[in-house]
Amino acid sequence: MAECELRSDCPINYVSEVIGDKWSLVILRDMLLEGKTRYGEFLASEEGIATNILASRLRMLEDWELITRVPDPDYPTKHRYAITERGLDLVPLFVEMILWTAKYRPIPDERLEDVRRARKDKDGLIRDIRSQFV
Amino acid sequence: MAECELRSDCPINYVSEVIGDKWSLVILRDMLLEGKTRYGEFLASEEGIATNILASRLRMLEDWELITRVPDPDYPTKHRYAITERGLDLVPLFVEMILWTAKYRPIPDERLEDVRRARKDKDGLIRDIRSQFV
DNA sequence: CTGTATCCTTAGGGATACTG
DNA sequence: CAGTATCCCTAAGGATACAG
Repeated sequence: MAECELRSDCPINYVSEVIGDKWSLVILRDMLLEGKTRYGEFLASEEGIATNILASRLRMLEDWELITRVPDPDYPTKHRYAITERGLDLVPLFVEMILWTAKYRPIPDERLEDVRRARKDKDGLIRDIRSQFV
Repeated sequence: MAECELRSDCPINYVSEVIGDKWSLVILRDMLLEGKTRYGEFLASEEGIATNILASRLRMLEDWELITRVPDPDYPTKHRYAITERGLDLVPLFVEMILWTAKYRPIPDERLEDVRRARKDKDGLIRDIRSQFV
């Protein structure tokens, strides 16, 4: 794993170094919340990531063992990206992010149900999201 | 507030745009977890932020209304930085970050008690951290 | 469709000197 | 002490073309 030259041993700093950039979070969101698994799907996200950046970030996320490349069940010559256990453990973080934003900004319709659920039954929501990947 | 040209309305993307960089999280950690309030204190953190970057990030965090400049209680000509309510609402996120890291890496002694507490009584820990700033 | 490669511009950021 | 200002370099990243 990419464990090279961290700025410090602080756990917050660690998170910052692993997902503290302007694209990793968006890619992970696509996987965890949108169920995306393929390069083209990530590329199509409305934030508009460039192809070279996407490739670079996918490799970084793989290095950090948050995602992994798996053979494509449909096309034997191709592959897809899958979330790892380590990546799945970020779900509570994502839920808190959604709740934080929801407190201060209007939330798009696709996420409204998540917000409602998170407020009522946070652990249940986390479990449900996780369960989609087992 | 800095609400300019977001890449999308997605709540995850919003968090990414607000604190998704390599320094904001570290500065907020210094305030929330270390109780730092002054420029020189942030500058002294072991991650070694440069003076120009620190000044720039403090201004950004102010723009996002996560922190605010307040008159220094000790020296009337000077000031300090204080966390806002909006910033305080990030505490649950910080707790999840610590828990996530703790699952995969050794945690420095200063944070061990936080991890223990978070596992046992997450809401209590969040309340305790918040209560230091009222 | 899944990427690489290249070009080019801007932003990030380290080092250091300087100011009120 | 609390920043600004400057210099300079590297990394980030957008655009686009190309390849398997």
